[in-house]
Amino acid sequence: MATPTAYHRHDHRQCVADALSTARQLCRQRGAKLTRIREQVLTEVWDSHQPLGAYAILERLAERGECHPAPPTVYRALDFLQELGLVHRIASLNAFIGCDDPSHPHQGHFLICRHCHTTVEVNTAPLHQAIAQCATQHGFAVEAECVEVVGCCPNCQQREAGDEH
Amino acid sequence: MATPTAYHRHDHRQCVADALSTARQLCRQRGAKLTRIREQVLTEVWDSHQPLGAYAILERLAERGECHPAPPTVYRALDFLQELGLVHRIASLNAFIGCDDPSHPHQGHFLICRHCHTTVEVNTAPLHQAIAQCATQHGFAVEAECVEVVGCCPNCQQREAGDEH
DNA sequence: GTCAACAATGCAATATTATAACATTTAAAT
DNA sequence: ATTTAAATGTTATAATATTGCATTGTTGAC
Repeated sequence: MATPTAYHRHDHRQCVADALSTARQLCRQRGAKLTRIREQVLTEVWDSHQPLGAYAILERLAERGECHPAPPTVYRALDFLQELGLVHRIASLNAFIGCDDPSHPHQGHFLICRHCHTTVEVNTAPLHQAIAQCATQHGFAVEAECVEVVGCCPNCQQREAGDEH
Repeated sequence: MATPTAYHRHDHRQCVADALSTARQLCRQRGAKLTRIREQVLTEVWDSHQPLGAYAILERLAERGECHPAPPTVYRALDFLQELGLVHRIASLNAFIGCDDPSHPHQGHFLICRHCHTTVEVNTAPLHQAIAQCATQHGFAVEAECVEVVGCCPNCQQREAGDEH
């Protein structure tokens, strides 16, 4: 029984709306302020549903005409959202993506499609355990995990298979 | 029985020399040319024994006075070395580090100390398996793995423990 | 050996990503 | 209302990486 992911068709507007609603709730709980610009940045991130660079966010905001922020404004909003776990930064892409489940702070592990850039956050216990075990063996105290697996998503595999004939 | 790693004292000159000799051999095998600049870049990377940014490499080369390369020269050398598996790029640091074992091409997994920046390449089967399993579950075909664990190395943990009194 | 072809490097300019420093505005608390 | 702290605006710049083209060096065919 598969859980729906970014690979599946879904009502994306609803998906963005849900993310925003979750974010508002989380900010209320934590006494953090989800200001206009922060909300707008989070919206762009979710709207793309793909890793989005800071300058891409900036451009999209400008295109919507609602604000014309300078880079520091966007980066500050992203910092805020990251601290709350609402977005993750993907180091290998210099990009940001919304987090499905910000309820408990965590580092995301990602499957990134080289072709369509669709990126899925996974959080499997065996992976955590394997990292923990490896760290322990080296006497290393883990503070943050960055796991970014690049490859080909199911949809693109199918597309490629279809192309060969 | 612990394998010696970057955490342990070792004869670093020998360590660099070994890396160079391995590189020469690998290039001979593959019919690739380890030119002067490529060898110099590889030497700097190994000499630091820590992740080193492209511009840091550039500066060090200039300091030695043997050449004053522009950025593209360094990046091209790094590209070459990466393709042969002689160095790995660490995305979360925008930096490069020598590979212990370039004999078979692979992606490194790293334990990166936040304090002293000592970085150890690990390559444990369970970690690979966990990633493979997770990818399979999502129908995702893995092409490259980027695993960068940030934390505190044994030496720095000891140092910190000593500081508390 | 000479020449053609290709690989590697030099070099200048510029793109992309990210931050520093300081001014201004907004919101909150007293 | 006034003070304070937080957030944002603004300008400049740092840090990382690439493009495009000229030049040099190496290799192999003849």
